[in-house]
Amino acid sequence: MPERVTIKSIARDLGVSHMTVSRALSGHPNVLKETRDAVRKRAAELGYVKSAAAMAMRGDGTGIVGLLLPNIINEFYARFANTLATACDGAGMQLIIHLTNDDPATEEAALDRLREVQASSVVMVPVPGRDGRPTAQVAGLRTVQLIRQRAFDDATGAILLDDGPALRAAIAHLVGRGHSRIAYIGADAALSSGRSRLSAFEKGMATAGLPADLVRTGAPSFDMGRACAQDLLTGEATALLCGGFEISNGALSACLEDGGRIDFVGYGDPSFYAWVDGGVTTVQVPVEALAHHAVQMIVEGRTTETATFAAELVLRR
Amino acid sequence: MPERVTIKSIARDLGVSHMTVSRALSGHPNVLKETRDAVRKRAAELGYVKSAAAMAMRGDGTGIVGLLLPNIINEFYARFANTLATACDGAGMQLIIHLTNDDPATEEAALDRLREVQASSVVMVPVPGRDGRPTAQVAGLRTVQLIRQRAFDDATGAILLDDGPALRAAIAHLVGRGHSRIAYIGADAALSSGRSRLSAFEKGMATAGLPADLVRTGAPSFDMGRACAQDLLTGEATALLCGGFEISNGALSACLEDGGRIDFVGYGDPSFYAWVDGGVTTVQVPVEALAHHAVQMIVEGRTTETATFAAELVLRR
DNA sequence: GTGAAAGCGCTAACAG
DNA sequence: CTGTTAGCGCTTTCAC
Repeated sequence: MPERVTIKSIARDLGVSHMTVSRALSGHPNVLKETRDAVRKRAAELGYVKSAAAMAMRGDGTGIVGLLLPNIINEFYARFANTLATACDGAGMQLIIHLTNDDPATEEAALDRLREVQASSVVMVPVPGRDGRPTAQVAGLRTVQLIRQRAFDDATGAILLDDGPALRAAIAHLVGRGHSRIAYIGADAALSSGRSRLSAFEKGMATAGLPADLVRTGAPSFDMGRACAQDLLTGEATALLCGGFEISNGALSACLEDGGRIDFVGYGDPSFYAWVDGGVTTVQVPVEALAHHAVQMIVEGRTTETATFAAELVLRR
Repeated sequence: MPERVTIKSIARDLGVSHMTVSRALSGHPNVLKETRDAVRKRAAELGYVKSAAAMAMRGDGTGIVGLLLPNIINEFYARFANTLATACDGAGMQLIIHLTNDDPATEEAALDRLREVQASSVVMVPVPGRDGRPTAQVAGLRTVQLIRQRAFDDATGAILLDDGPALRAAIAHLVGRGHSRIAYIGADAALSSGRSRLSAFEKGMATAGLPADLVRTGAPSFDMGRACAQDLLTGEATALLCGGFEISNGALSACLEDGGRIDFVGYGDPSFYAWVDGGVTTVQVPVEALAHHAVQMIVEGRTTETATFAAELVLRR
């Protein structure tokens, strides 16, 4: 295999010292213009790229951003990653993606790998059920928590959702359409987001003078949402509100197969919600805004702040 | 900030040489069990992780896999990335994702960045229109081309689709349903995949004794598919066949808004195709199989082979 | 304007 | 069983 092209190999090739090459390439003033041009020309010919490893070892930062997501198939996560990746490219950074599948051990391993490569920052959707665990693995990693927030993890930044108003608006919408038996499927209390959304649902129902008794919670996933919806469809519920991205897709699949007989309000807004069944009413989350804010926090080093974005009910059909 | 934990700092802390620490941590036999345990204990307490930069500089390989995709929102790409990321984690590698948006300059920049970090391998969906360009940027990068293949780039591996039979089956299916005015939207000739799919369409139509005159090609994108479909919907076409993932989604959105009056066969099989409009007939691609094969090629170093996977027509509704 | 030395973290190759 | 040296590619510091 052809020897790696380094400043030294270029220097040898040109009969100068490797320092001259270094200076020429980094635009240092103290280099004869002739020399500089010759060096640059040769470097381009040889396809020289500076070793990121060497730079990292010198402590110059890696420009690597880590992204930990449960998965990347759900369109919310995909859109977030898409925007983040594009913005990172624009800012001269690279994105390493790890999928946690909401599994604690996987998350821990991923964080370790990111520490190995000295990632400058990490954006992560924390997995459920690790509240209170000392964030040993996070030591030395500037992290931003996305959507969910771990308790007792206040040294890290967070980008959260204010979806209470939208969820309550969803209930008001369903009540306005004559429903009184409104069901809810959401994440369980292991997740900060699960707790707050459930509480919003309960408040909304109380305001409407309705009982919040048709509730299903658990670890949020497509299958969980689908199973709970199938279960609810056999009962007395006439409307269904979802409190999670994956749950919403799973529940919707069940409702569509059921023939759309139940009034459905989803969570998140994958593009096909606009086309399906004449349009699905849903709690829309400003994904791109979240992602852009994440990039800002990263490049400006403000990774200890907490930002909150409002979700919005989108009526369709 | 707290000093970085290195084998040297641990060595100082324990009053031994850094080599003893190195050996203890890497399980070298020649270390007193006592010493080894003490070192490992201290390293764990301190949260030591070995510097990937140092390893890379020694030439031990980075375990970094690059993935270049047009975007990651389209479910085909998302599923591919999801499977690849999971498999990489399992194989102790990390995935760096770059989105090219099908733009040549972006692709070139991404490849340079991956060379900087000395990525062990790169899986890429080549951007259109760079045939024949010397692959200077690819020098020293073991790459696998996905779905599309660049001409004159035969030193790299490839994972391709054999979708001709499925496309011809789609035509037979539509003909069987009484259609004679069948339209096609696909990528233009700047893409190997565009050329082969169009040719499959033409062959299929010829076999059926029908003219292949309702054809639209161009740079494949959601908007392109949507615009072409809207255009075709105003004409005499009674059925529409798509030859691209993004195109298919765009065209489908137009057809759904049109009320589903045209017979539609999509390309790729995002999960919602099963729910929409009673189920969308489509050319299904074995994404997971492609991704697993990519991982195999990478870990086994067989990055110059070409593999082909068959697409399959899935009838729905 | 150019060069030589040192050091970032790690391990292979030699001493002991 | 343990320690010392050298070198991976790069820039900063100090000569010349």
